[in-house]
Amino acid sequence: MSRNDLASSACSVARSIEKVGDTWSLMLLREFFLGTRRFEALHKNTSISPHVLSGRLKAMCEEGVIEKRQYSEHPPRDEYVLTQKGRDLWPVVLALKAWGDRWLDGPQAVTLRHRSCGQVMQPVITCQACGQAVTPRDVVTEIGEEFAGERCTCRSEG
Amino acid sequence: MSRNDLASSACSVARSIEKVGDTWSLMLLREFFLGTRRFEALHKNTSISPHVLSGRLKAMCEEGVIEKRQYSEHPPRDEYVLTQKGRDLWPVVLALKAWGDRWLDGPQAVTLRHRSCGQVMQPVITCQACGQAVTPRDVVTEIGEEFAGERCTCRSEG
DNA sequence: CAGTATCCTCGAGGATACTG
DNA sequence: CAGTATCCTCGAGGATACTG
Repeated sequence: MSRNDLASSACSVARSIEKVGDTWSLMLLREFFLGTRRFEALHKNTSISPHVLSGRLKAMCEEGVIEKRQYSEHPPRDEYVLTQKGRDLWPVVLALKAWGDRWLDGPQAVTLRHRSCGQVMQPVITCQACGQAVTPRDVVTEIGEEFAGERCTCRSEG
Repeated sequence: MSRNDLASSACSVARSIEKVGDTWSLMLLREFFLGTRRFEALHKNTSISPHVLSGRLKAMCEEGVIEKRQYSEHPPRDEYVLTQKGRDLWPVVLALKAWGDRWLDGPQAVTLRHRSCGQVMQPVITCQACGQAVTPRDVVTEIGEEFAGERCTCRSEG
């Protein structure tokens, strides 16, 4: 399988990975959520080479995750801002941050403070229906019958 | 910058990306959360070639995200299961799924049902401190003073 | 500044065969 | 089954110079 084949997968996780599950897209998403908008700043903060950065921004525009916005007419200058589709990727970046903070050594340069309650924010996943906190064990994974046949489910008990 | 340089980044998002932010690790995490444990099944369900799969499993073991567990003595057979460190990556996979379900076309093969309330689960991010739902706009990003100087923050107003 | 143009490297990953 | 061994391709990305 090559990366591109993921686009046609029945699994929405795989399709998401194909769109934004690469190193540079994730790094750029982090930057956008930190408020960075301009080419030079994106280049400096991520160390992505101009060539690669240019291509990645173009791809993310085509996917509708970001859009160009002109902020100067003379000379014409564009910056890049997240769309709603892009802002909806916040949980992905946030989850990566929370995991790194907990499990990986190193400085924690960024702290998130919840504006309304004033506390440092730690994300908790809850169920939209009932409001309870949810862990993997609290959830039943239901695979549509039309897809179950495609999957190899061999496994031991326990 | 190359991918490996991310490991020494001051940003825990970058460090997480270096560890698990590649296509095949994310695909394998999806499989593990679906309950797949054995080499052959991982191979069939992800289409990752045996060579690459072998290397990736080894790397994930070294990072402590999964561990080998012997399930048969004659012949000796191993399967791979998530550690706590690995299970803590659930929010990442879940966030990718939720985003794909909302924004990408295609079948939604998997449904998550919250065991205790019986409803189909949609994840909501809440603040651990106060319990309120949180969006990017509700959060203030505080960059440690010792890191602020490293960042290029040029931007327009508004 | 915000990019484009060129050239090149190199290693991840694909394909296939093989083994205890 | 659960991998290892080999060989090869190819394109992502690095480096650098250039431009409106």
